[in-house]
Amino acid sequence: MIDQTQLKRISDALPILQKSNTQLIRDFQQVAFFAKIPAGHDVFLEGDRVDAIALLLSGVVRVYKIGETGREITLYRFGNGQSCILTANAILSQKTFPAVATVEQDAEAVMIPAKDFREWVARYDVWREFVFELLSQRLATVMAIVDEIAFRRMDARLASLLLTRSRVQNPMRVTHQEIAAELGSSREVVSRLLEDFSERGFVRVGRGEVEVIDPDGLQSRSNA
Amino acid sequence: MIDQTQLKRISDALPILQKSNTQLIRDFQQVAFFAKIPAGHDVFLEGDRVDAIALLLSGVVRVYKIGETGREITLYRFGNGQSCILTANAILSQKTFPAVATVEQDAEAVMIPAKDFREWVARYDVWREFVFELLSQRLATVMAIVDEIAFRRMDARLASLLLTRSRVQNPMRVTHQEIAAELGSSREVVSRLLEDFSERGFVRVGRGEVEVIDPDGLQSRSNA
DNA sequence: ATTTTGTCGGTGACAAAGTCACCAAGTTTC
DNA sequence: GAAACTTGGTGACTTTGTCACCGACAAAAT
Repeated sequence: MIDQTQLKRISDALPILQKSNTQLIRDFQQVAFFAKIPAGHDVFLEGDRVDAIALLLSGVVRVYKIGETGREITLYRFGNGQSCILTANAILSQKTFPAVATVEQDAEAVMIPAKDFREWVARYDVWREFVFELLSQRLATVMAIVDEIAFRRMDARLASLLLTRSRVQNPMRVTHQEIAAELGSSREVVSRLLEDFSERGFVRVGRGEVEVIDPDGLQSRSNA
Repeated sequence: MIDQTQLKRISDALPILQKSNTQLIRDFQQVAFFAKIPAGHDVFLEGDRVDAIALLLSGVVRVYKIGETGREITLYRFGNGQSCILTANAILSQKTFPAVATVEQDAEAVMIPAKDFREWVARYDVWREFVFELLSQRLATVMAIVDEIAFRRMDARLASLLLTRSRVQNPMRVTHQEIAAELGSSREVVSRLLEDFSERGFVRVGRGEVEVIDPDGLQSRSNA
């Protein structure tokens, strides 16, 4: 149950509600509920049965696969106003959740029970569009990942990752282990590649920190 | 344009039409058209703009990615009554086709122009369900592939593949190259693994042919 | 301030997988 | 029957993942 003051805040974060008609908004207020999830908390584990879908108001969730050896690979992240479409998928096809989702940055979310979610998909155009859009985006990103891991070399992928991250935060705070989990590789491999990049003067590395100092060098690696 | 005799045949192959109301069927007859596509023909290439979606009546289409070195990996196949959801995805999100689709066995298909397809998704529940279902299935299979290539070893994956295929056709007609394209590996690797399997008495290999003779042996490999 | 504990990263040896170059044996075509 | 193509075998090498182990640094406890 969502009251009017909450609704205001939620509306600001969820563009989809602004496009909704009054009927959907009323339904929303009735069944949705508010939740805070602290960083480090797992939202779903592989094989979980899903009974509600979360729309994120703030924070970031990482969705990843984990192998038997403990190696991880990130499938995608979602944040503001987005939702974990895998949840939706699991709900609609009555399957269990096929990956792990963890909160990276403290998240606030609106939860909608599976049953209502399913009804809304049938009843409201806006809602259906929203789900479609997400499903479609995720299929695209996951296919892109298949392409990456099947065909691109690790040094190229690492170079790409460093370039992308460096545009957000340059001496970036990240451990080798975290990078490995991002790429589906192992810490040792990432360490060796970073050492190589460092010797070539592409980056400067410190404990829990990487700084890109030659973007062009990395760029040419990422194209190789 | 589809006439009544054709419609009969098409209905038999497409369960979705049997569930459709008369309005959708009328629309279908108006805009759909019939096509035969011979084996070996590429339906879409990576980057193609999509202007129609195909529903398969017969035959099999393989959808795969191809890397710079020419290595391939199969994403999925579809046959009778199914459709290439990537096409749908490309249509709905106005993107280009992100892979290659080739006809493996002579195919007959009903084509529906992109414009009409998009309208139907909005207008007809059955149609939307159909598309949703496919999108959802594909996302699941592609995620399973990420898991495979990121974490499972090649010998285990090859063993699984051989087991699955052998249930359909036992001395199976397939070249090492084709197996490699299935798994996203290279011919040499597949050849070496098959040689190893052969020495252990799991399979018997001949030119363009593989016969599984110890399913249990392969099974234990596939679990490793 | 020193010890303890845990995190982070470096190293060498090895195994698995992909690449390259080249060759040999079958098969098809002319 | 020769030529061209397809299929697969081989060795050398590179890249990537795994394992075991160690040292450096940082935060917490004493």
